[in-house]
Amino acid sequence: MKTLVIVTGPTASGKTSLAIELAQALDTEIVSADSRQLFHDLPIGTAAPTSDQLAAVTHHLVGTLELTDYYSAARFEEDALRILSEIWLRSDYAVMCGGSMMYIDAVTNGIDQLPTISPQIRAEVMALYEKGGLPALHESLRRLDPAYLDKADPSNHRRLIHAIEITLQAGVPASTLLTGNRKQRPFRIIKIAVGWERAELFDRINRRVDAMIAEGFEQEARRVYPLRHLNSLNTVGYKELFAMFDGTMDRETAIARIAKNTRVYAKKQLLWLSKDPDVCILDPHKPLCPQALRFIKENRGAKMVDNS
RNA sequence: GGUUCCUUGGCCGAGUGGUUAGGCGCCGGUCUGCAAAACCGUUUACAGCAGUUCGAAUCUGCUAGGAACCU
Repeated sequence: MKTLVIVTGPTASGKTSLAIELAQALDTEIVSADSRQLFHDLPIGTAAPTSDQLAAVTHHLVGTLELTDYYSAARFEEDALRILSEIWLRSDYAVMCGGSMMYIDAVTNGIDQLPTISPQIRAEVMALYEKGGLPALHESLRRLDPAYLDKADPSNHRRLIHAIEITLQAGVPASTLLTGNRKQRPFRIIKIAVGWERAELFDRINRRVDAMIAEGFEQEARRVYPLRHLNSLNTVGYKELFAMFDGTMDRETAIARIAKNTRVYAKKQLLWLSKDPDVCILDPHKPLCPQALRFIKENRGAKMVDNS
């Protein structure tokens, strides 16, 4: 049976280099599971693998998209599974590396098949929301898919909008398509994360933000500034620098807020991890790769440690 | 020494007698198609003391700390 080794965890925890070591040790390739490193033009702000790192091990799904491209967890599932099957033609292992938890969930558990929304429907529902706000969405769902409305977070316009879009596109209530069923994968999955204590991780984040600035993050953001309204740039770091370019935030504040928002992001990732009982946690103060290899060898799907 | 003014929760900041301001941060959480997204929940203060009042962050007095001006 083939094995998928997933190196995940919060931002700045050292996933990239660990994944490379593992891929080299297992003589295989890396599939990135990072919703922003997917786009090229953003290497600094997304802490993408460096050119040296990319040269050391074959990486997939890094820098392959234009900022204007649409992408989603479902597409990731499809792309990743396809690439994995190719990697497994020549190796028993494949390494996946990234912190986009929903993407990883899509690969490990699958995601329901939903129709792709046409631009017309998308625009139509958006117009409904812009005109009528949340109440209009509620009313629409009450008519189209009351079961969804029943379970939904009534304040989360994004999800409400999407349910309406799906219903209109599919012609059946979204709630009948959102089964939540988990797919059984025909391969072994081992998830690994580095178990930094929160204070240590925050310290690493703060230092990395400074390093990004030193590497030219501002210039990188300046280059894509004209495209700032794209979803691909609705991203920690870029948002704050755009505000600085707009003149609504001074430089010092912008940098401090990048660090702050990165910490918030890391906390959300930590939350996902803490709810996943199958993640193997590595001791950050010992060599990581040997620990990971041991987990893989022992076929451990187990958990341990919590940083609460 | 004298006169006037100021003092709100981790921070900012409303509130001049009678429900919890609010924002930010912190902390916690939701999650099956934009997820580094979107959303939700907590966090209950009025410098201290003594009064007035049915009731005070809001009125009075004193104390402490701070600011401006005067001699």
